[in-house]
Amino acid sequence: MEKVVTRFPPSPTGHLHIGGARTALFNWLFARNKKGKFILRIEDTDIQRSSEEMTKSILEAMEWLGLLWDEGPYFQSKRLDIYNHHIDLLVEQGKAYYCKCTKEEVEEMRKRAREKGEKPKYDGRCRELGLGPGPGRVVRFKTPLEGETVFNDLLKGPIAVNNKELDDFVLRREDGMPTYNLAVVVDDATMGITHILRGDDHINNTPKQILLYEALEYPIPQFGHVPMILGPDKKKLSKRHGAKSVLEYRELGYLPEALLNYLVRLGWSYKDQEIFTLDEMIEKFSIERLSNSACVFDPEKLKWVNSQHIKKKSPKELAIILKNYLAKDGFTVKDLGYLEKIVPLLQPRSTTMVEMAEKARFFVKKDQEIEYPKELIDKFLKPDVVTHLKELTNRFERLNNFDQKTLENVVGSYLEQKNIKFKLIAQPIRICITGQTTSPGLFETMEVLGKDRTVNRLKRALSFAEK
RNA sequence: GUCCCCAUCGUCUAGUUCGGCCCAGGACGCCGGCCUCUCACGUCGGUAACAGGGGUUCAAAUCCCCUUGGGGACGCCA
Repeated sequence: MEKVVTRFPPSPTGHLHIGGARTALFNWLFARNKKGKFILRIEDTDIQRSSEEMTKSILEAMEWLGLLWDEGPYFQSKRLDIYNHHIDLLVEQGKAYYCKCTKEEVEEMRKRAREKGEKPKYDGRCRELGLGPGPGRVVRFKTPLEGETVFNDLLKGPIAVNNKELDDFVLRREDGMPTYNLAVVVDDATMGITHILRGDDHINNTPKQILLYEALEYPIPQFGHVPMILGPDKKKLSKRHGAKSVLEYRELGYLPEALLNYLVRLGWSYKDQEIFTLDEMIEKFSIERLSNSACVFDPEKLKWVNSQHIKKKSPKELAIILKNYLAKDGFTVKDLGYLEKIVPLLQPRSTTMVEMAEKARFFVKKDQEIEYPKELIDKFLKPDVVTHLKELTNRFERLNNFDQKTLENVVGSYLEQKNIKFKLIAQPIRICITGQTTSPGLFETMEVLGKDRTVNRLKRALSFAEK
């Protein structure tokens, strides 16, 4: 069987956003699943709007996501000769022609067509004029006047479009640059793309492109049009909806595999499974299980998926990631081993890495940097409590083992001895060692902090209470 | 306006290929219980849908048609 070759062709006119990432993911997954090839191609024929900065941003996002390509990135702006060659060929063969109409004239045609209740189209007035090249002239494709163009969509089944619906679209612009439809076809054909998975807003382009494949006598690839992602108002997802770029999600503390997991489930399913590792996604992905209706992006579920992946990931890996997020907040931690001990306590409590970094602060702060708001001291460190905590601190100080079990025993026997409830001293201790009212379990927190920090912080907090 | 695509809980979806196992299952969210040193996690339970109308059939969420609704495309953007 023929080897599968897929591609992702972003245009560098903006950052890689959620929709694009999902399209890339589907193509990547399909290629990996079929042991095929995945190509990255930058569609920068619109020189006005394309920028190198966006190209860099897109590549960075792809790399961060782990959607690595086997070939490329190719740049359309570096392949102009190839496009021109194809366009000239079409003109020579009478399959395309030069058109002298101005943009204004074409606009007028469309306006009139619309007024007549027809589809706005170029009317083909230069079609048989036999014009040659010249300033201000474009090259248009001679779209068949009759018949229909049919293709079998991988998701939607047979789609037929009457050629009358199409007009003689532009292949080469006034400035000599090829248009999208020409460039994609030439690229996909010459790069040997076998399967094209893209948003279903491209369905209308497909017949035009098929006509070009036929005119150029290239084999036609398989097309699969995946439903679009909609905003909460069910309109096409856009910046207005707060549609964020992939890189923004990184800033917000999402794990790449979690983003990918959420995205793959948006329009694809595998029975009742919600959480997938990358390998599972590759193994289980199939075009047949893609859905064919548009879906709404749900940030709440993304959060949940992220929290699930945070729970799943090894503390060792998370420690490295956490270190970077802490650094962004100005906390430089050199001891990865310490972070690795902190992480397991924070995993069940963090939805994002940003959240984890926030919760990790009191662990990594120096003892003297812990702040104790007056209200907390007044509320929790009443004189009788202070007496208990002082005694407990003494007992802690004498310990050789500072593990959870030992601490539990020490505190347990103290409670029994004094006949008091744990509730009486739990929050006060927490305040002393963390400076806050919420934290992971007390004993595990103390163990991770270690004896020195725990005792120092207790003493320091108690000294504030006595003032 | 014209053409194209789509249609199961608020949202993501299973079920539709080969109609019966579905008075529709899972997940997010939300509500309540349990767990509990705080916050979470976890766990148990609840909430909520086959857009409407016609057919076909012994039997339809599943097949057909219509209506309605939603989305998309109509660029010398991609």
